Amino acid sequence: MEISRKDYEQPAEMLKALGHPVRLCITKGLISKGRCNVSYMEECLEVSQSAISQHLSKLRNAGIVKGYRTGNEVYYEVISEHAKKIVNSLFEEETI
Amino acid sequence: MEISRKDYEQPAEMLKALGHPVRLCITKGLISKGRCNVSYMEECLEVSQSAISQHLSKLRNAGIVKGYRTGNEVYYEVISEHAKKIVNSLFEEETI
DNA sequence: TTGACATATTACAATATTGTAATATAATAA
DNA sequence: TTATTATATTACAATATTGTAATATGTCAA
Repeated sequence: MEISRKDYEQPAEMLKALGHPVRLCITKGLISKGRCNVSYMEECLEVSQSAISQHLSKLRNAGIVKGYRTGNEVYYEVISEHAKKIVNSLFEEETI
Repeated sequence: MEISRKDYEQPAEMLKALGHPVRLCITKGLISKGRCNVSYMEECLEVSQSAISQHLSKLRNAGIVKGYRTGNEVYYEVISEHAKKIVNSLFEEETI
């Protein structure tokens, strides 16, 4: 099967979405903890509410995370297996 | 070992470098073929010489590729194991 | 030397991304 | 209802990325 130019656009978009320290941190955190609400991310990362929300929006658009509302909080989790693999491989412990 | 905010900057930079269709394509091509010179990439991707060269510069700065001059050609290859893992995991055949 | 080829760099305009501040929406409590 | 808390969206200025065109550098052959 030939890979065409367009086949690189989706994967590139995912990498681009992960390619920001705050979004990578959010994603890694969600992978470790399973799920997490927005206020927690705010405190944890010391980034403004609006900024966090906009980063989450990019992660959502790239198909990396999904949010579930519970009461007046929204819990996010990582839904992309590719993203999980990528992030895990970047932060794997170096087992000698 | 605590992971601090700064620990996300380097990995994020690598992902960002890979997060462009042309650079992802170059990187995947180099992984498949082992090595390749710039003119070949130009023809293959139908992207201008200058653009290819600037993309290669970003990949170099991110520590993803390295170039070796041979005569008047420069051959590139992927030197980052992380990048190899990431790209391979994105394009793995779905073995059912 | 000069010319041709391969690659890199620079300059710059167009576009995209980022963060902050302000505002909007949604759910709940009083 | 109104107030409060949690999250999302919008507007906008600052900055970064992109591609094209032009120029520079490096290597080889004549």
